[in-house]
Amino acid sequence: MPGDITGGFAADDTLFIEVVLPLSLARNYTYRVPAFLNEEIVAGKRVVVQFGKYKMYTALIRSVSTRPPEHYEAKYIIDVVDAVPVVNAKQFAFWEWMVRYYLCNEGDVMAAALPAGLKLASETVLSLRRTGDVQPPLSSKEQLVMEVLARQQRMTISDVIKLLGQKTVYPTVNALLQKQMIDIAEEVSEKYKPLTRSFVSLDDFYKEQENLRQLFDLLEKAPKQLDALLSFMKLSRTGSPVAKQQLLDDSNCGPGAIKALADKQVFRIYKMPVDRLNDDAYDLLLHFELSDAQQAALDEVNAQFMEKDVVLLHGVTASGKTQLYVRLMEKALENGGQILFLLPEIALTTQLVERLKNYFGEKIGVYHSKFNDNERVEIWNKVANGTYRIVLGARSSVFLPFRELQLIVVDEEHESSYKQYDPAPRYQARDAAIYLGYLHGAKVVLGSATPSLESYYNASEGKYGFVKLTERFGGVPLPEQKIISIPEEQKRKKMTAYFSSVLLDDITKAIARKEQVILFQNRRGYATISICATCGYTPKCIHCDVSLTYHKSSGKLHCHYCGYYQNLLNICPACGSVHIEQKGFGTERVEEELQLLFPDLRMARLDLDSTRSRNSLQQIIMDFQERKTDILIGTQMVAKGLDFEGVGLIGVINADTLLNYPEFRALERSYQLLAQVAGRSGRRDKQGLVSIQTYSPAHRTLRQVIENDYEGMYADELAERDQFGYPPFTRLIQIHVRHKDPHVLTRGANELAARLRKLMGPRVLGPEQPLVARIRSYFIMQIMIKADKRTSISKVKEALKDTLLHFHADKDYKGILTQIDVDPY
DNA sequence: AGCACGCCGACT
DNA sequence: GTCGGCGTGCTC
Repeated sequence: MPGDITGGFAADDTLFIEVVLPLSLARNYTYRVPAFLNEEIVAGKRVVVQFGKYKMYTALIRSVSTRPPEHYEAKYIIDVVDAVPVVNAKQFAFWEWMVRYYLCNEGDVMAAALPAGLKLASETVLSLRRTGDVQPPLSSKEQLVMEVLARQQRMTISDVIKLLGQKTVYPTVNALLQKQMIDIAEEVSEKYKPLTRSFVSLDDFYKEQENLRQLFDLLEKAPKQLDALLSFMKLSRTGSPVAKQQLLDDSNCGPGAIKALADKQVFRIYKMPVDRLNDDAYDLLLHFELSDAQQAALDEVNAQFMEKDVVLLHGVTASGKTQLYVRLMEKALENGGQILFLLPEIALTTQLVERLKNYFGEKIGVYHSKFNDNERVEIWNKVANGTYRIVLGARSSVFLPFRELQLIVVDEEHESSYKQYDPAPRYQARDAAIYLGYLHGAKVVLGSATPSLESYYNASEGKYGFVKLTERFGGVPLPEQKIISIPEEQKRKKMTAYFSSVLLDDITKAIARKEQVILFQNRRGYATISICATCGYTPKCIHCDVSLTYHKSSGKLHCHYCGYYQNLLNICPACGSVHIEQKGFGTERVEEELQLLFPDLRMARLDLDSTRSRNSLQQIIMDFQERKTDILIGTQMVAKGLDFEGVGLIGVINADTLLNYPEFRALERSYQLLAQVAGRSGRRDKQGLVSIQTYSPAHRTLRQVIENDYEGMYADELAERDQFGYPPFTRLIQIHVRHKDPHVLTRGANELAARLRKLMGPRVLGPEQPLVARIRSYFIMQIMIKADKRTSISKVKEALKDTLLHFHADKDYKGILTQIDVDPY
């Protein structure tokens, strides 16, 4: 295995290293090591290499050999960045698995795995060359660049692109280079910069009691300085270094007093790197006893771990799975292992994280996409050096440099956000975590109130252990759930906008009881589409095959796929009519209509649009928690991992958009989502209420939701999957085929499908048009491979890789782009 | 990814 | 004619 093995080579050997570049390249590249760097070469360290004509990248040493490449001259590496490897052998093994399983490149994995702060790329920097010679004639663009350069000394290529407002700037830059007006250089800079703060310490001289006493006498006439000294003495008693800022906050002295003491050689001021991460001291606050049911479940999990590496914990909402996790984590900690606790992205900003942080103190680190680059590097380092024994993280935390994982918890394992769709590696973090657990010899718990069909199936087949926790912790009653028939209400003329009289009544009562309300609407934006009442025209995105959505906050029509937006139409461009209507509705519209009905209530929205920034999500949640908001209107996000004490009613505005989604998992997802939403209501002593509005009140899945009949849903769905050949009875591999010209695309996709069919027969389906047939000016078709249990999936993958290789080499189909998505759900 | 090379349309 | 646009291929 490649890894931490140094040596094995003679000192005067010429070393060649295979490196991974953080780019989507089909293979790794070989570089040559200058002899003076030989001793520093270890797999997993970063090196700086030139790749292509100018560009420098950080590459990772993958393996070392003494054999020169046969068909080309290897370039020399420029430098070795690290003193110790940043990627360990287990990580490389994990990457290799990802490459094999998800049919991606190692560079894709590297790009996803390393925090941006550890991936350096060079920038081409232009600078003036001072020659003083006669100026050669310059084009207007060249002049423009020279003028700016004269003013600000240096420019990067992207500065030039911005300045000239065009993409092709190399001709201009090269011309200036030729005319000897400028120099260019590639600059690689370490992006990660430790944060430093000033600290204060006492000079050794005053560590003698006698000297110190004299000092106090001496400062009699300088009360500010005396104050500073006294504060310092007090702060330093804790034994930790005293920050200058801390001293300023704690005493009444100004910076002048500290400087005066420093000048007198009493204080020493020094800079030291500090943590960016929240380093407040945590108390061990959370002490708890497990209920009998929890204790029994815990014992059962431990018993199952004797035989199985993976256990599915099916615990109804509010059954206290978290306490079970905590016990399991404590045990793993005692054994000296590390723990990975995976959560869906959204759940990471909530109370669970705070509670665990309180409980485990500074052994715990949190990792998700809203941390900045520097913070992520610090977490990476703390996982590598073992400071963090527990990591609470979103899907990308499977890439952290764990040394000895002993336990992996995948909470809410059914969550679709564990799947990364774009870009490659298109991986399922839950599945990847299971392999990661295998590599480390760690145990894996999958927890959910509504397990994914696959996991439940694996458990029932005996592949995973299975433990069920049916009792709600503390005897919290299940909410009352009811279905409201929209057609029925319409018949009786009892619908006001999107709200039935029943739901409005429920809201009024809940508010009267001083409870809060959550309304769930599975769509963001204000109105789904604008439609011309005269001719039926709807404005569409110019790059994608979708209707634009009106967003009230911006007052514009937006495309959810590419971000394109345009002004609202007043006049129909097709027929000139001014009768433009807004059809369909989203969270914004629900909020507005509801505000009209309840002008006194305070409302907030929780969706992707209202939570783009790092803190807004937390702010909205906090406000709701502190009851500054009465009604929270949200998309899927409200269903996930949020616990609110005060919520008495959860309303689902329209369940049909979920049920009718054209995908084989629609009903499973609907059940999970609605059950999860219901779980948000009624904590502690109160029974909550869930009201679901729908056009199809007799739908079997809705029945199953209100009867809490997970097993019934499982049985029905499993039968359908069996009948139509879907997972878990088959494995799916989806191939996305893209081209700007729809005809070229159709021809190419048909040919590719035909070639695959020649190898795999009827397992190959399509090509067909996806729901959205064009995104970002590219037309899309997809081909699906459905491999049943008897088919060797690795052979299918081999054949697929091979076929694609030949297909792309074929001149007739050049320019056609393909993507592979293994387990695309 | 990002850069060079080569082919094609629009403007001096 | 040439400049600048874009498509295609290669990078150890």
